[in-house]
Amino acid sequence: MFEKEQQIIEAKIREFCAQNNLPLAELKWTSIPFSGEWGMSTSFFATAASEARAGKKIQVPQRAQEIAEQIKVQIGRVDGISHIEAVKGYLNLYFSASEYARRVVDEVLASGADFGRGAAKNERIMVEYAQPNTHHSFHIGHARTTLLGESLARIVQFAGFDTIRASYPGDIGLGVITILWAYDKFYKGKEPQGIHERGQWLLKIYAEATAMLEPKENETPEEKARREAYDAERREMYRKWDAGDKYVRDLWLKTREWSLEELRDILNMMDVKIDVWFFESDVDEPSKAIVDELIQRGIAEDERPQGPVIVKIDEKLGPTKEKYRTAVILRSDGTSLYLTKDLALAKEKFEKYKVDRSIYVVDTRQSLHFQQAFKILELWGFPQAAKCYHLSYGFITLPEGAMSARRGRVVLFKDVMDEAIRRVLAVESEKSPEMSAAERRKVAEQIGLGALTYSILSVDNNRDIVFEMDEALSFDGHTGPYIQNAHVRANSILRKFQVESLKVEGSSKPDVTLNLKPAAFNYELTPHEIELIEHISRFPDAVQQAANEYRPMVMASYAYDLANAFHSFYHAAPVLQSGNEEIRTARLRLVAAAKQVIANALRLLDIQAPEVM
RNA sequence: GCCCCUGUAGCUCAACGGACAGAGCAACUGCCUUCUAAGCAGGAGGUUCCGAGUUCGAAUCUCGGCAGGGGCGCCA
Repeated sequence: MFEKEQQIIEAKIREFCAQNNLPLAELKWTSIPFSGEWGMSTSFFATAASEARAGKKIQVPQRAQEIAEQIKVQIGRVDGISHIEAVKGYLNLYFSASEYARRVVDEVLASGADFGRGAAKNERIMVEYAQPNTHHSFHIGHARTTLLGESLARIVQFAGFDTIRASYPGDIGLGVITILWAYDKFYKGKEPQGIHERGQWLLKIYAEATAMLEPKENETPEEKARREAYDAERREMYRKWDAGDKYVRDLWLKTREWSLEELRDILNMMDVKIDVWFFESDVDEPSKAIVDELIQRGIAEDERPQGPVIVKIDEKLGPTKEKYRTAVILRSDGTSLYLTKDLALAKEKFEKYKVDRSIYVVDTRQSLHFQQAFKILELWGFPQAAKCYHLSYGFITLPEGAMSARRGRVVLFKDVMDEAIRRVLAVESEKSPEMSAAERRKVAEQIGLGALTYSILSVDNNRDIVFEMDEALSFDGHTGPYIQNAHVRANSILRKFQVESLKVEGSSKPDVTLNLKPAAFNYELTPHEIELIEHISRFPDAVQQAANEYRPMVMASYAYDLANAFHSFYHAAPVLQSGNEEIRTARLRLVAAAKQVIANALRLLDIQAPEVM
């Protein structure tokens, strides 16, 4: 926002160094740690260090300070910069307060929902996430991939990438067939009504069927025989599925649809709109042709019929360390594997969807799988392989241990949501008794989901999360509701102002910002105002950082800091009550700008910004 | 045996190689006849797992340990 001033100053610094024969290192600008004012800062340690390396006998920190002081003199006065100081080797340039405040606030209000949007990058990025297995119910672990992926998609899109959202449900495999078998044999036609009830019911069948098919200790010969008979039936069913048997396929499609209905309902709840659905079953056939190509090109080795088809990745890359190992890409019986299908899928992403960057939001246990996949793509000759990225996230466990669908030990997303809404409603009836039942319900969903979403997104990608209900659904402190509350409080001021101005002027403008008068911020700003404006101005950088690092957590931290600055401001600086008309006008604009940026940040986190709570 | 991730306040987590390592929770002290107290203000809390190295400067980079988690040719 102060590019012009920065350029002028950079030119003066270069001029000074040229005059004095100083080997100026690259100029890096950062913000000044909060000091009640704001500005930008650079340091001369690197420059002094290179002097030292050239043979001058100097103490680097002292010399850096000396250079900073001399440059300060050289720069003199610059428009828009109120004063300059040289401290501890740093050169700090302070912006003139009212000018800075006005620029920031005006820009936010002019850009609105687009404030912080990056310039188009002419690169297409596909984010693959929300890939639960079908025939199961959606649990809290699935929520992590979904929320991380959706937030990341929103961030990179807003940062300027052409973005495609993709989901890749695992709709086939022995686990799916197990459910199909048990349903067909024991439960056909007994399914409950209700999308979620039915989805959860499938999960129960899975747990039961798995127990039936697992060898038990001390099992009797009859039990063993029955178990083996069941297992044979299950495998026969898989064979029939593979052969395209109509009965099995119909049964599979019908039950798959039940899962997808549940999934769609949950995605809808999370405001997630997937652009492209890839099903594992769809890439099964094409993947086999790819294996032939890789064999022909000498990348893969065919050990059939004794062994599978493999790629000796480490060997292909040269005599390095044992890192990528050997990957199996086709079973000896010719059936495809997870990796086979991911290769086929990648090819489709590159060729059909023209994807430049491909992000996979999948848990960390699949790290080796993706490293192998990306290396094979590279060997295969896809330059896009370099921009494939496995966003590996730590998995969510329970205090009593890992979740296990097979054992039926899972925390279902729907159950957490129901509990969240119950808890918010309990708080709401106490805090906002005047709210209508319908509105209260809607707000409860926004706040409950906001709490859960924030608790997941505020943790960095690669960390594990131990899921505890009380923690995930906390409404105090470093939480989603804290940020939502800042938005509500800002809105509350603006709404009150609007009511006032409607009374006074008889205006009927629906958009409150249209009633705001311009403001010069030409008064002595308080530290709270300064800090709030400072945070607002950082939003575009936070967007770019979160996008470049593929880390929604960066945005989560930013949103909290911004809300925190707003709450402090709110408490310390009267707006409507301010006696001074100029200050009142300026602060109203600042509140409107803060509300806007909080909403923009929450949107990138896939969290709703309620008007009341 | 090999590969990846993690180790920071009592707990959960932050911190482009840069200024004094910061938040929340828990515990403690104040603040609601005021624009919403889901809030604000305050103090207290640290050998950044250990040891070397690189650097003017290391929680951050390199190497070596220790501890926890995950993974390693026909599961996904």
